[in-house]
Amino acid sequence: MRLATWNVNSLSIRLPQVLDWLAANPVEVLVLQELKLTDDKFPAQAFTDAGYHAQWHGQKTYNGVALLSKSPATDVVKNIPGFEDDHARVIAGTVEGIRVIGGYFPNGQAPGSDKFAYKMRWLDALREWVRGELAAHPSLVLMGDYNITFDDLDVWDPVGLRETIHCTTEERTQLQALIGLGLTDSVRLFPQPEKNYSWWDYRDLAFRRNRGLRIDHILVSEALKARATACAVDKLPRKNERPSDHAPVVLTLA
DNA sequence: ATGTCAAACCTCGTTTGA
Repeated sequence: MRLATWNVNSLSIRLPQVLDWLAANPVEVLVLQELKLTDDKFPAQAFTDAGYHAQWHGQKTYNGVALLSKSPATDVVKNIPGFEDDHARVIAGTVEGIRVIGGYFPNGQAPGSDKFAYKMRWLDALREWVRGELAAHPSLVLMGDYNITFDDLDVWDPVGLRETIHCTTEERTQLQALIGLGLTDSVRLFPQPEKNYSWWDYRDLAFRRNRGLRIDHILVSEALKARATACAVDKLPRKNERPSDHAPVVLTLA
């Protein structure tokens, strides 16, 4: 089975591309980020017609996440339990025995900013919640737009971007703390192209020049790591007209 | 050196966030 994550940067704008992508890539699970729509505007019927069950957690203008699955999701959770948050950033559900957590991690704007402090608090809360989820669900995947690079391999200009947002030691320490729970970066389990990124700024012809970052990740528990047979970024949708700035990442399980 | 996109609204330009 295949599971995927994609930050669509407005589902209203990107719905046709998501439906086209699902038709070409009929993954069992797809989590979406940055829906940028309220719950009443979610295109549930379009996904039903495409053969997907949907769970969603949206808000006006910003953020918003969804969980699409061929089999229905159970035990659905929206946002991090016990963590007060104005933003719709997390959706979780159990699909075919796998605990699926989709997240749109805070951007953080700049080190030292209020938004950076919020990012750190949010990551603390996420980690403690995921720790419990892992204990309850050995087969678990945590995927989405993390807005954090693991290391310089994930950065097109590691010198120029040293200690800037997405690349700071503080953020990377948080990411390693998630790994420390017993999770593994699926992409790095398999050989990858050089300069393998998942996001490219809309400006400066960044995609054409491959000036990107790998900030969209699929982390798997030990039980799922044992089942993983492939994981890759699908750059094709980034070549669409009016693309999202992010490309999907797809994990294949035996 | 510069080069974008999407949404909201005191709405057809400007601001905010990414």
